Amino acid sequence: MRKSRDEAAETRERIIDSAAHEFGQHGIAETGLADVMAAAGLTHGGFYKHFNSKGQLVAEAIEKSMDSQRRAQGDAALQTIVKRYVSSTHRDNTEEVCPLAALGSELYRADEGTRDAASRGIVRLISLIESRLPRLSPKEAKSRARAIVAAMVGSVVLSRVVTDPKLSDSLLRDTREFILQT
Amino acid sequence: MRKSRDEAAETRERIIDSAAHEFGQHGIAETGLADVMAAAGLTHGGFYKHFNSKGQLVAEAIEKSMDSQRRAQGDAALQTIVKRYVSSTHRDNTEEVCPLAALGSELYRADEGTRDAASRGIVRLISLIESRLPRLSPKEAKSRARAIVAAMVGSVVLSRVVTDPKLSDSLLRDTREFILQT
DNA sequence: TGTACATCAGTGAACGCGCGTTCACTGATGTAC
DNA sequence: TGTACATCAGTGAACGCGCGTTCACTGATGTAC
Repeated sequence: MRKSRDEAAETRERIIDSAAHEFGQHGIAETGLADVMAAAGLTHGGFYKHFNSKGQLVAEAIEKSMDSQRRAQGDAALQTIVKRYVSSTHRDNTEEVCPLAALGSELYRADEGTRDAASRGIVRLISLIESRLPRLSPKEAKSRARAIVAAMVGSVVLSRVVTDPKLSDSLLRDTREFILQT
Repeated sequence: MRKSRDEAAETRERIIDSAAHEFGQHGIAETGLADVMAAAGLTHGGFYKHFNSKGQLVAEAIEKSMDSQRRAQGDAALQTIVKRYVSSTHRDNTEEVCPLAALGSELYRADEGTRDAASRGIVRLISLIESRLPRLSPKEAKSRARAIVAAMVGSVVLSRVVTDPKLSDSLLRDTREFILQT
């Protein structure tokens, strides 16, 4: 039954990816370790061969999915990033979710490791936006970037809560316009 | 043991208020019915004399706390509303919480009654902001109001996630400035 | 107004159930010689 | 390179525990006459 070191390392990453996906789709509290392990093609018993606790997995899943989301932006312009994030495509995407929009209110009640991981992701996201605001002074760009990230996340959260599809679309469209106003 | 009709009605409201408070502070999934009933000064067994399920209580608690929050704004100006909502005082307040900022990501996974209650609250919040933008055309005011609400909610969510207090304050300050820019 | 009975708000024990975590076990992999 | 032994990734059953929900019971309130 034992797997090679390489296989075990791959399994570990697969568990983290499955966790990021399951947490993003169903929430952290609502997702059991058995769900995560099953999504990774394993049984739940082996979980503690890779992690010390559910909390550790949560922190690593947040860290990894925020990082891969940032890398996916590549060297896109501000407009591209905003249009990609504040969009019905992102809202309806259940595959790759942004932990901030999907788990925001669960994150700030999570343990310190998880909040730290989320914090680092937020800082990097702000830096990403900041670097796309060359017309503003460094200080203004940083301030504006923080406000833009807040608006981005808030619009996706609300667009998912709202039951009226037209209002949901409007929330995204109007936020895009507000952020990208000249 | 039986209570009068008036007392029972008061008890029901007390349960809803306790629920709004407990859910806002600890999350919906993390709060048990026994916690809510204890906060209302009761034992958990009597819960189903007032509600059919936890889901029904959640919906009513969201409805009520969003409504009381809106009423608390009175006829305040936009600047007052924004400064009040996007503030460290609101962020740190554990007594009266805005369900959108406290539970956002849990709400859109909740049952239909809860999402409807949250939706109605969002619509009313947008209308409230819209009516404070008299300089814009009705259409522009509605669009701007949606973007402002998204930014308000997002900034409070992120300010709570972040572990760096200075960044947390900056997120709020910069969002206030962005919203209230002339 | 008084009386007899029905109602029902609230109590506290109990129910399944799913959760995070632990554990004995298996057998392929890694290591020492 | 071959062999003997130790390691450990993964399995599946089991553990307490807390959850939402149910239920028999109590006794004050409401109702009918």
